[in-house]
Amino acid sequence: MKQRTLNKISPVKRTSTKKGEQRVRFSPEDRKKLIVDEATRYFAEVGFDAGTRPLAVRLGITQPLIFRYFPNKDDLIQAVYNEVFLSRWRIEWEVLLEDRSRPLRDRLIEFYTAYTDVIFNSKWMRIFLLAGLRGLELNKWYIKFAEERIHRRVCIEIRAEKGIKIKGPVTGRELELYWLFHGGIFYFGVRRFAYGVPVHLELREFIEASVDSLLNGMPAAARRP
Amino acid sequence: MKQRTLNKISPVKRTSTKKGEQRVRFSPEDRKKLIVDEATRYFAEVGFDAGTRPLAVRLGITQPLIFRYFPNKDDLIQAVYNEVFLSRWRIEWEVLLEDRSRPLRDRLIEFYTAYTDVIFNSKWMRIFLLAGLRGLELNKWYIKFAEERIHRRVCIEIRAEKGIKIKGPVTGRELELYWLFHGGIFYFGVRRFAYGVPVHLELREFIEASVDSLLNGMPAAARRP
DNA sequence: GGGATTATTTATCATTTGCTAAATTAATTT
DNA sequence: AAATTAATTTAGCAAATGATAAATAATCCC
Repeated sequence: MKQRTLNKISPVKRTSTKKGEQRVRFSPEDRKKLIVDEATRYFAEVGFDAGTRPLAVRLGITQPLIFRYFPNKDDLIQAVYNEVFLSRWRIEWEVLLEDRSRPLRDRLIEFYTAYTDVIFNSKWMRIFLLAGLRGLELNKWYIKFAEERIHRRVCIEIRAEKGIKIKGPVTGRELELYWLFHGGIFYFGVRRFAYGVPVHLELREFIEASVDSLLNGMPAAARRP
Repeated sequence: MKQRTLNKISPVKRTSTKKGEQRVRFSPEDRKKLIVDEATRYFAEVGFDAGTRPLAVRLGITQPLIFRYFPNKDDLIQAVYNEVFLSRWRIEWEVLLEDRSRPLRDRLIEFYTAYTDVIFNSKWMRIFLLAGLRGLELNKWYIKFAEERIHRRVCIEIRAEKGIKIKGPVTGRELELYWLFHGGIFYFGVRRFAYGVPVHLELREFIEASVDSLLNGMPAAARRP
């Protein structure tokens, strides 16, 4: 693969080539990447129903060029999903969460620091919420993914560290109590980055306090029938 | 105000009046209400960018009639917001939350049972999320409203019941720890009613377990610097 | 019952939408 | 330097959009 670097940055923002200006041409891979990147920002800001013409203006190209690289708008949106969601999950995180040589508190703080570093930005947050409202399977998939990779894992770690003697698979009660915590963390990001509402703690402080609250509160609540 | 009851239910769903069918006429108030009600359901399902023509079909009327009652589409959307958000808050809830003759646990369970009864349905949830993504001030307003009416109030009640000796106004740390809980409850509704993902507990059980988790976990976590 | 009122429809317009085909021109090859 | 390739633009279409004006017909009132 040639993978030419994006050295030729479009020198002038323009809709149409004006006389005397030299038109810049990119390789298909580069151009495709430029389009997806800008589309991600653009759709995150104004929603997927926004037109392709303003997007072309932001790219400094004409609108039909977009359809040269994406046969239709839905394909472009799909490319945006891939860009935002896929290949952001780190398998090391699963190892980290199960590393019993360290206190669970430390592990959780480190994990959520890294995890929120990926998803706590307006681009990710808004694309996620927009996708969910489009009735996409993607969000269902993502929620189930989190449940398998994070929630069940941590629930077992909590049992281990707190010496809870429930046997068998993780209960619905445990899962939902962990969701209460995880959803609470997530909603912090929604308020801050999707809605732009001021919050009252720095992220780091918030994560630490939340983890403490979880580890103090959940075990007893999980034990009851 | 005449407030005629909506006794004449449109007998036939149709786009245009067919020969031999008797056209049904409503009073302006009734028709307006019919339109807002259906628009709420419709927009909740497909988003605010959906066209007015399919809405008219669902109403069994022609599209221009919508614009007889709402000068433009934005006004219709505004009417939907009013229908969904305004006048759903019960002042009794604020009294309930402060009634120290009852255990805080009972009060919180009763409050969240009543509160979620209002907001845990796909109509409310999806309109709320859609509105937020449109950059509306409404969501910021709503979040601040919840903070004033619910969070600060409960934080003080927790201090009282748990004998926490922090003086002065509610701290950012306390507020955010309560947000962790409240946001977690809220996200339960998002998963269930906005995304339609299966959850692992009945609502009642979930609320009870969550309140227990909050009351066990938050006080200690709130005390640290 | 007949005329006045007005809820509703018919017909239509100006934009905007996603998308296509053909013309252009920058880059690559010979 | 000429010929070829292909990235990009120009021009435009068909459908859908929000909105308006005039025609129709159901209801109200005397």
